[in-house]
Amino acid sequence: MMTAATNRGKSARGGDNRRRELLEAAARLFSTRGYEGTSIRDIAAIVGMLPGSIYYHFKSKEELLVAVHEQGVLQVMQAVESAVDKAGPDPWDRLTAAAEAHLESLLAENAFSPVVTPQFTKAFDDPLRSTLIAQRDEYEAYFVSLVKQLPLPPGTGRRLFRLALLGSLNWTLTWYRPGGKRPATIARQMVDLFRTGLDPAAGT
Amino acid sequence: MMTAATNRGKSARGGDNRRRELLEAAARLFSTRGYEGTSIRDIAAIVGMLPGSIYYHFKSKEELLVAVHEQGVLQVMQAVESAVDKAGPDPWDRLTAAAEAHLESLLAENAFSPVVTPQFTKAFDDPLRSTLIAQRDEYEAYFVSLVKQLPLPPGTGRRLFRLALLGSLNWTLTWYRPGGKRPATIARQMVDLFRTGLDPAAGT
DNA sequence: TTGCCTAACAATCGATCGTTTGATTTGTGG
DNA sequence: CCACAAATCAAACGATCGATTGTTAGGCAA
Repeated sequence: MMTAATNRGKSARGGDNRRRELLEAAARLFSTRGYEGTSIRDIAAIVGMLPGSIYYHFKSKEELLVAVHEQGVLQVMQAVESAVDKAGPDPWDRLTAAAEAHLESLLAENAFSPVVTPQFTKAFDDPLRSTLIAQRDEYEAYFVSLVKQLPLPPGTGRRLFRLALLGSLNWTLTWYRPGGKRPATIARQMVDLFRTGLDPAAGT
Repeated sequence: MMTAATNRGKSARGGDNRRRELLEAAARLFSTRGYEGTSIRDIAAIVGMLPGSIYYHFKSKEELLVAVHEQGVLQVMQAVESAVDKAGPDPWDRLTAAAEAHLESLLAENAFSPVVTPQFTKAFDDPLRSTLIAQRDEYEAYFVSLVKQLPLPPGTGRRLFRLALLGSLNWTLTWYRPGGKRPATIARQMVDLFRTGLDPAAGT
C-alpha cells in the first residue's frame, strides 16, 4: 500500500537519487533527535541543498516523515518475511528467525528502521498519528500470525506474549551498544527466555 | 541526591505550590508531545502564567526538564521500594511486586513517570543526556539487586533477563489503553511469562 | 532552435521559539 | 500603615522555525 501523493507522480524510473538521499538523511535525524528536534534546514544541510529545495520533493515536513516511516516499516517487514521464509517449518524456529531479523533491522547502521517504533509515533496528533499507526499495524499483524502458529497450552495470553516479546526486542534500542553481543544472539536468547522460563521450580 | 540549584535556595517550606504546578504541567506535556514539541508558552498557559514568569522558578527550559525527570524517577523509585518492602521474603514475589508498582507508576494518571523511560532520554546530547541517564541508573540499580536475589540456574544471563523484563514492562506504555486489564495484572502476567515459560515441550 | 520539464537556487514571509528586562502587583512582618 | 521581598505581568529581543515565491540552469524531445 502506498499512501498516495507520497511521490510526485514520477514513474518508477531509478533516477530519483536525491529523494532517496533526503529520505535517508531525514531518517537518521528523526531517529536520533526526534521529529520536532529536527529542522528542515538540518536535513537540507546534510544532503547539500537549500532548505526551500526540499519542498520540490516533499510538499511538507509531515509528508517527509510519512515517507520515512513507510520506508522503515517496509525494510523491516521485508527482512523479517525473508528470514521466516528461509526458516524451517517449526513454529518456534520461525518466530526466532523473525525476532532475529527484526532486531537486526532495528539496530542496523543505515537507521531507517528505528523510526518504526510506536514510541516514536506517540507524540503526534490525529491525522498524522493514524497514518503512522496504520502503517505499523500492517507489520505487527505478521507477528500475530507467527504467534498463532505456536503450540501453546490453551488459555495462554497470546496477545500479551506477543506484546511482551516485541517490547523486549524493541527496548534493546535503548541500551544496545555496538561491540556487545550480536543482535541476532540477543534476539534468540530473548525468545528462549519466553519459551523455557527461568524458574527451575516453576509451575507450583 | 539533588542536582543543586534545582530550586532557588528557598527553604523546604511547603509554600512553593506554583513550582509544583509548573512541574506537573511540564511533565504532562513533555510525556505526551515530547520535549522539543513542548513550548514554554504551552506550559505557562496551563498554569495560567505568562511565559516569562516561568523563569522566576526555573532558569531555563533544560533545568525544568531535569527537575521533572528527577521528580519522575523519585516517584517511581519510592513506589517500587515501598511495594517491595510490603512483599514477603520470596525473591519472585518481591520482583513481581516491583514490576507491578513500576508499571502502575508508569501508567498513572498524574503522568510524571513516563518521562523516566530512557527512550525519552535518548534524543538529548551530552551535558544534559548524562545528567538524565545518571538519575535513571540509580533506579535501575535497584532492579539489578532484585534480580540478583533470584534463584536461577547457573549461567543464566541475569542482565539480559532484567533488560528483557523492563523492556516488556516499559513497552506497555505504547499500547496500553485505559479500560483494559489493570496495570498490576499485566505486570504480574509478564513476570510469570518469564518465570515459567510457554513451551510445554521446553528444554529439549 | 524551440519548448518543456526537472531540479535546484535566492530571498523572504509570518509565526513561533527560548529568553531577558524592567515595571508592577501581591503578601507579610514591623 | 509602611517597607520590603516574593511573584508575576507586560513587552520585547534575536534566532530559528516551516513554508512560499519567483527565477534559473541543464537535459531531452519535437
